[in-house]
Amino acid sequence: MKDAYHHGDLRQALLDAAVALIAEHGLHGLSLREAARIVGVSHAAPYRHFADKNAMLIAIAQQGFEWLADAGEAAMVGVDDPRQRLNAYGVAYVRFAVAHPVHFRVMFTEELTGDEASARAGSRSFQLLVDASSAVVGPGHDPDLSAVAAWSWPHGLANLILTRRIPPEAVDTSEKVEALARRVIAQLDGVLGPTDP
Amino acid sequence: MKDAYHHGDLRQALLDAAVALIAEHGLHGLSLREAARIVGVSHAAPYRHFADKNAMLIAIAQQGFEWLADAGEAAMVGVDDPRQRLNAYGVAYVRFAVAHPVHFRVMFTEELTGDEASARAGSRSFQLLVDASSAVVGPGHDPDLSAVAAWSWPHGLANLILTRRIPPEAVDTSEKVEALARRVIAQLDGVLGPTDP
DNA sequence: CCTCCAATGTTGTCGCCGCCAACATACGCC
DNA sequence: GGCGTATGTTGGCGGCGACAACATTGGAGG
Repeated sequence: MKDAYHHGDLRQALLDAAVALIAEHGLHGLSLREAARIVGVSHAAPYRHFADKNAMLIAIAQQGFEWLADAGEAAMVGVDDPRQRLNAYGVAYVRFAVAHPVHFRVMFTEELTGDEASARAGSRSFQLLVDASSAVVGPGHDPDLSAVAAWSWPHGLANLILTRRIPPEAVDTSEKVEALARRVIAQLDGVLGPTDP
Repeated sequence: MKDAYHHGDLRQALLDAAVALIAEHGLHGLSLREAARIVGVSHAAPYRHFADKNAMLIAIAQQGFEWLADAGEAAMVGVDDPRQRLNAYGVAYVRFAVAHPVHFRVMFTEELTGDEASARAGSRSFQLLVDASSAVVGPGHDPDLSAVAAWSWPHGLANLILTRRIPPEAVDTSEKVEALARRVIAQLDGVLGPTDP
């Protein structure tokens, strides 16, 4: 019996329970004790796997950053045109946020930005973005600046969706999300004008 | 003596203390009891002014949305070209977020989106955005879609700055923030291409 | 096969918090 | 000038994060 005393994979079970709790009650609705209760262990058991509540959130964020980088890579395979690659990354970014709203929110939670482990977790997905945007603007341009620009719109769109500033019924399937993201790209291309009138 | 028993403006004093606490310790670091302690009243006094902790956050968000709309309006006065007006709104949006990071974060906190009072508070600033973007794309286009596109990039940029994904020293003055926002606009205009290669 | 130890889980506790109820005080209207 | 209501206080309940001390287990080395 694996569940007699030792759980087997209590750490992951706690993470799953935590994600479910956040999905249902929001970030402040997460408590280590409740997660432990769901999993069926005592209220102090989580501390054998996480130093504190923040460490648990960081673990969720790390998982999320891995998935995000995976999704970004997958979205760009087979796409050759640099602009199309960058756009594909942006679309995948928004789709990831909608598919994993809890992870996305935790990844960009103020309280644990500045944490080194969390920052390192995001470096792979960030590098993907820098590479993709550099390929568009070409050498001679600040790669970080172009990356920031290419990051801003999907990050904003994702946050607007998750905070329900976009009507939920407009993004209730991944096809709708992708279509919305692509229309935003088209709008941004047309709406923003030259900086001189 | 105004401070003998009745405070005078305890509500606003509590809001100020709450903003200071969030600025220092993050959202989860806010407690009504600590805010009451700072102001010098008992731990239950806040409940005479706010039904619960969420109501206090909503009050902060409402204040923020008012300021944001004011800033957006102010940024557009005297600007005639529709594209320039829309860009000015976007720049003002980012500047507001940097100037009032706590308010901005609370305004878009997941836990209280869906709250009707909070949603209504944001309607004025949202309407400004819809009007400004509609004027750019002209009639015949979906005004909400163009607004979403115009909202995405400043919202994303603001969030990236506040979560320190942009190096803080790159945005430590309002001039730098404005310059960054305008360069992002220029990048978006140039980097995003036609959807067909 | 056995022993022992490090990893894992439990019980108990402390202080803080959100929230409520019961009580106290003070301001303003008649 | 008295009184009612708004405002503030004290006390208390249950839940939480975190730590300490103790209990159980499984596996590595003999």
